[in-house]
Amino acid sequence: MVNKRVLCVAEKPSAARQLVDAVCQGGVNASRRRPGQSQYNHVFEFETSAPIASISTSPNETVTLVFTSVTGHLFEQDFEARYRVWSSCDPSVLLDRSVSSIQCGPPEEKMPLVRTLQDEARDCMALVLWLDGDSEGEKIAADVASVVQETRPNINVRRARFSAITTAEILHSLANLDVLNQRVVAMVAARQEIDLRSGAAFTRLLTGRIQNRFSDSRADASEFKLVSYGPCQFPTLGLVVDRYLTIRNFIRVPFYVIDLGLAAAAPATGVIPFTWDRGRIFDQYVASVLYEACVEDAMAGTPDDVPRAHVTGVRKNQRRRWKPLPLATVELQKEASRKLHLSSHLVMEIAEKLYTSGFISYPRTETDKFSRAIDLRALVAEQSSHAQWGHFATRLLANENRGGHGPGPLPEDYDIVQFDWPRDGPHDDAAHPPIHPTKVAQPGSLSGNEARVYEYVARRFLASCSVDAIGAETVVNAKVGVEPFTAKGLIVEHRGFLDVFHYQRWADTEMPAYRVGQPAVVRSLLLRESSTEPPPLLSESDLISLMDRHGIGTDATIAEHVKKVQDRNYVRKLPGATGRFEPLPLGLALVDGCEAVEVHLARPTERARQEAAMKRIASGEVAQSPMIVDALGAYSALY
DNA sequence: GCAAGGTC
Repeated sequence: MVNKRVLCVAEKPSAARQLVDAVCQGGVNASRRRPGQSQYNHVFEFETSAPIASISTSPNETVTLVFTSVTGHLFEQDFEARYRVWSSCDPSVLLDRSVSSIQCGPPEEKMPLVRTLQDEARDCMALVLWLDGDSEGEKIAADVASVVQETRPNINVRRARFSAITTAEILHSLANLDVLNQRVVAMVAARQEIDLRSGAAFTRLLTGRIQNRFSDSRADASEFKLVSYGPCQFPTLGLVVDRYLTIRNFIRVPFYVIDLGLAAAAPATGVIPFTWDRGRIFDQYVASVLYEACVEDAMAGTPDDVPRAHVTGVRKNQRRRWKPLPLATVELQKEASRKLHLSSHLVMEIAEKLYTSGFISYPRTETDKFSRAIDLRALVAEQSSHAQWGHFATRLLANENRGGHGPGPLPEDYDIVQFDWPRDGPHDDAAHPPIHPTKVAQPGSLSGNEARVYEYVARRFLASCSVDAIGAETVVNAKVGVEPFTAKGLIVEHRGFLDVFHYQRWADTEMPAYRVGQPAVVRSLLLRESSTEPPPLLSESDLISLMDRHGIGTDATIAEHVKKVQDRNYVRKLPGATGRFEPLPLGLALVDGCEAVEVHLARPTERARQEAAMKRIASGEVAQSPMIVDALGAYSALY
């Protein structure tokens, strides 16, 4: 008797491989592998006797699993042919569902995948959809199902749900197969349609208007400039403009502070700067009265005309500098910009290349905690032969931290480089581990920015597997008359992760041994006028943080939006290491123009508002069709 | 020539 065959489809080739590794006895190498119609998506076949919900009918029944994958979305949507030509209609027609229709199906380049799915489904009695656990994955799953059902209308279609690709989790998932969540599918379809219709309508409108406006001076067709609207582009532009306007409209307010310099206690020499506990005083008169009292008090009762302050407190605190969290995509983008001065778009290109050549794990992940199932020591051991940080990795493996978390006394051996399980961050996308090195790259095997990004990933990983840095802070309080001042010093006692993670500095600031009750000689006492300062223009890492916070784009797309607003000449990155973003005249005009007519499309909160409306489809509060009509109606009103 | 979302 021939085994039942079950077609299993993952979102990407790497996921298919991992899934096979988890379920197939003997791992992926024990499976039968053959090429598919598309060059990247192989087919893996193997037998299993694991129970499969609604498929295996007797205990220990052997079933053949046929695993393959797609590459992200299988379908794309576009307007029916007659509306694809820009001059074919007034763009507002694109917002009207009753006039223009949208087609959804596989684009030409996905046809090999479609053929593989249909070929493989021919002798399978069931289809199990192993796509990622997010809403986009649900939509891709539905599209895969529809392709397979075209040739196999009666095939048993099931959805696998899993929170990590481990053997236990995947076996559990096989035994508890679910069905597709059509509401989530409908939500994603709605997002796609609303984004396409609004994007196309407003892009055609804006491009046409602005072209006309400048047609006399820019007759040359090569001068063609696309002026696009997108529900992520505009809020991204809005963030840059917001900060620019905050700076432009900033009103500086003068304030006053008293700076105190005390002679260091013997045997140390020099002057120690103290800051005034009152902070800023905005009233000049009050500040000068306080200052004069201070000067008078400093001189009061001094036998030798030397001004003095009194040390009122000396206390020591333990300070801890936490080791970095495991690395997720958005954090990699921010760090690459801050520490390596690479744009987020470039770092994603590089990370993708490092991933496909096997040096690092999958680079698009939200997860910042390691599963307890992963063998971190093996990954550390892989780095131990590295010429630069191999020694650190070796020492990590030789010792292990036992306690030493939280406040309180440190264990005796804390000073030793030692392995310590990484901290758990708050995010988990249930599909991918944090970004980590998978294979050691000796110096010379990678070059330029690839080498720099790899080095960051490797050092960050080793840092996350070592211990926090510990410092001893000394806080000295002093009074001149009744006015309190404070100075702080710090000695780094245990460098911990800092030894391998040289992107972060924690420097000593010496503090001489003052004693309570002791007078100290005042070397300087000055009333200084200063003023409040506007914040700086946004850096790329600031912009990414804000986009992340406002839900503009995803970890996989944030970098593209940042690039797009530059490519469109809406904003530019100023030269310099921090590369701050400044709106260009076109970008400023777009935002000003929108706001002037009460169109809020460039507000940073707009994307989150739109997505919240779409989520009502997934939760069942509204049906898809009225929601889309509603959203498009709102766009039509703005149009 | 338009969007954003996947991924190679």
